[in-house]
Amino acid sequence: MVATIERDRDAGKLALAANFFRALGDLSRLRILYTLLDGDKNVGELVQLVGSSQGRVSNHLACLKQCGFVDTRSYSKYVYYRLVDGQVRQLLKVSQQMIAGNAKLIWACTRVDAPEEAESGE
Amino acid sequence: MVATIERDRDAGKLALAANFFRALGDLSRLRILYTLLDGDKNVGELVQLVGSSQGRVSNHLACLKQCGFVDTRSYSKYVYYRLVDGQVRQLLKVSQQMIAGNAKLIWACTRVDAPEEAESGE
DNA sequence: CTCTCATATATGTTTATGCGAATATGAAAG
DNA sequence: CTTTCATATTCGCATAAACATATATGAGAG
Repeated sequence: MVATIERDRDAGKLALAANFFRALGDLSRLRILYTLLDGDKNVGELVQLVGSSQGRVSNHLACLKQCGFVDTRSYSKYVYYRLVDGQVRQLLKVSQQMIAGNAKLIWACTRVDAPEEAESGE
Repeated sequence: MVATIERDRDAGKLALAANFFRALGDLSRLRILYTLLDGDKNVGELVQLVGSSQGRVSNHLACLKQCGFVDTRSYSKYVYYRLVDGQVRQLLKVSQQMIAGNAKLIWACTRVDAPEEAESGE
């Protein structure tokens, strides 16, 4: 009952958090973020470094920008993307610790409903 | 940082991280985690508290358990789920700070490709 | 003004995944 | 052994989201 009240109150926050984590739950976007740890990059550079198409990278960048993970700066005809420092790095670091400790577990957690394909030798 | 080298080396880690965050990027699972902050709960209790079906909750719990967010303890014929302390709470806390600072942004970031349906009432 | 390069956006398709509903498993009780 | 209750698992479906491709926009250069 106690939790019931708080659950109701935090309903909005929880939905936000879900979106927030979902934005991080994509390999392409994670690649971009990690690449940007190295320093600012323009779209063309990112396209090369992460190995996705230009359109795709641009879309992911838009997502990351909207979510506040990165911001932009224009120089000549290039648009440079930059990591919004501090918290992003902190978050990635904390998560890396957990991930390191549960690597084999997380691999098996690709999706919720995974009836078939239990596992093989691999 | 020489991210280029590390990026290559961290290829596996990145995929792990993506799975990790994806597990958190779901409202139902987040509800479960937050409910468990209040203390251990068995499946039946969680079903009531989070308001999903038994099967669904069970599935999400399996996911969270595999990813190392929770573990289980059996008592009589009930199965109690418990938050794996420390890092989980820490992670949620860090993320909450970022979320609080970018709430309006994140709302717009529901998905990467969102051409249609700019917005309606809210 | 026109051309070009860098970036952004739109479209159609495919895959991933959350859900409801039905069913299976497993333990405790009678 | 059979029943019952708590939990786990499976199936089909609907939708979100990622991708490839094509195209539009916008700033500089000629």
